[in-house]
Amino acid sequence: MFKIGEFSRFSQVTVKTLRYYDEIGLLKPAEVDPFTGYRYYSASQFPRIHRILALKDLGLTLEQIGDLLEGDLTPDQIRGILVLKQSEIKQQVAEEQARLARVEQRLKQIEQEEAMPTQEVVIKHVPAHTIASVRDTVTTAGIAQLFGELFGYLGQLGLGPAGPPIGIYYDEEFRDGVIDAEIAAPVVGSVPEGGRIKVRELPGVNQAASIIHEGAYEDVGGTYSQLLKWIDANGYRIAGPIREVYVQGPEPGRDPSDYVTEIQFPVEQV
Amino acid sequence: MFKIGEFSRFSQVTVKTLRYYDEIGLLKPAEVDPFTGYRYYSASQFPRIHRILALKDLGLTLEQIGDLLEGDLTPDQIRGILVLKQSEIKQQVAEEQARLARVEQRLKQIEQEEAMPTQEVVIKHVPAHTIASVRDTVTTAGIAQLFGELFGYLGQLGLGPAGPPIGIYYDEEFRDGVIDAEIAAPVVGSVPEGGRIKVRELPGVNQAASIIHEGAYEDVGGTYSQLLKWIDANGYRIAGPIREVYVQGPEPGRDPSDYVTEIQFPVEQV
DNA sequence: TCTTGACTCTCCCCTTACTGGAGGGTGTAT
DNA sequence: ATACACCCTCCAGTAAGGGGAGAGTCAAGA
Repeated sequence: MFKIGEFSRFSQVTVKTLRYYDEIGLLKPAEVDPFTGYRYYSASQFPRIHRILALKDLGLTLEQIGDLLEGDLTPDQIRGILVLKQSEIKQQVAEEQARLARVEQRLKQIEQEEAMPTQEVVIKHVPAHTIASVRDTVTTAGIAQLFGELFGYLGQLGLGPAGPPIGIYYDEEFRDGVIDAEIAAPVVGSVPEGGRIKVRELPGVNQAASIIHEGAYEDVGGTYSQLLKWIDANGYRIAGPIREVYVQGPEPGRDPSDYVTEIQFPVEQV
Repeated sequence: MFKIGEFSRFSQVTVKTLRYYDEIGLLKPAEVDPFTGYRYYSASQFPRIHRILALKDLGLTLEQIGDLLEGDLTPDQIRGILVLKQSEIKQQVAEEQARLARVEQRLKQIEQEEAMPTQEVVIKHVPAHTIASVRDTVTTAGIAQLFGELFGYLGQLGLGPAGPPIGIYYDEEFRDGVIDAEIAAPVVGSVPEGGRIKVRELPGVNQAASIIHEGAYEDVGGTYSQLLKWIDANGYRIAGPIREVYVQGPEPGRDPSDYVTEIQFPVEQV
């Protein structure tokens, strides 16, 4: 019989941990003195703590280890746990490697620019929305008119938007002057269509590389190029029309430097 | 101004998380209604939550993100954090890959044997000990005599061992019949040497592949081969003399099937 | 004006696998 | 008798929130 300290030394497990394993029922001491509460372990418990360590090394949780050691599991269930764990680890590795790439890219960026950029790229999931929208091929100035058309229509119906307006830009290449643009507003419930205004489900995007642009639209170029550089450096590829979310757009009395726009590029891994 | 739900939808961060960030001071709402406690966020806080997400993606802790966003850090400190994080991730990846190899090896083993083996291999660190020991080249039967010699000597001095006895086996190849063996007992304090009994520091082992053998010594072969297979399959190489720790060894009235022996192979990564 | 339903608030407990510490009891050697 | 190492239980805390209870608030329709 070993006192907890000895058993701890031989098994290379801290006393605290042994007490914890006792508490959760993973490894109960062979004997407990009913008067002093002292725990006494037997040498025959040595293999068990050893197995616990080995299974922990595989990344199993203590609960899984407990089940496994109790023999409650068929070999097929054990295989199942391990296969699951295997895919978990693979995913983990892939994730960490992507993270590593991002960190390295960031370091390179710092070296080049001697500072942290103020805007950051995030991969996010964009959920689907019901939108009312108008689409046309217009000049840059025409965009404002599309806005007017859309909000005029919604205003007539007495509807406010259920979220910030969204611009969707379908051009693969920028042609001089004209843009294939769709201006949309999220709506709730059933809204009638009318004239050039269509109502439809805007599909979600699984992976969108997203960056925030602060300030007037004229300065959007730098933000775009930052996003494009990031997409390139992190091994993504553009996979759909670009969206802009006008979180805070033009309104009477608002300074353009206060505008907030989110730029979203649907992407996929190369 | 957005209520927390709207801000949550636009930023893709749960309400719970936003409240938590408020609590820890990472992102305080632009305004809080003093009567109702309602949080109101402004569009200009959008970039900040976006940056938080981006930095979280790099694996930074919320505390580091907070420091970073407060501008409390010089560019050099930021670089430091990132470099540190980089090496952390690299280590992580390496660890996970080793774990993956272990899981895969385990799966292969299950496929071959249709069952979980009852003994498991663990890589552990073995700390240094002060030992009294006797070393000689003997036959298998001579081992018992070395035990007798060592414990006879310690008994004379009125000393009990400070832990289970250890056997150290120096042969690289097994030669027929004779073994270069050292039998040792951990001791505390200063113990005099005498006759063939030496007292010295047994160095620790950084990485020892360890397995538990239960039962009589005659059956130790299978356990040895399991350990050797594991070492091979997991990309290690033997790097020193083998040790056996007699956690529970022969004693009057004890059945050999109750013996517990830990076998330790010092190893290094290939 | 009232009601309904959606939204928000705070507060508390839960998660994993432990670690640290306070306060108090036990065992053994001198 | 006393020192000292060892052991006990209980409480609090970790990172980053999630779940839910119970109560208050907001906006729209009747």
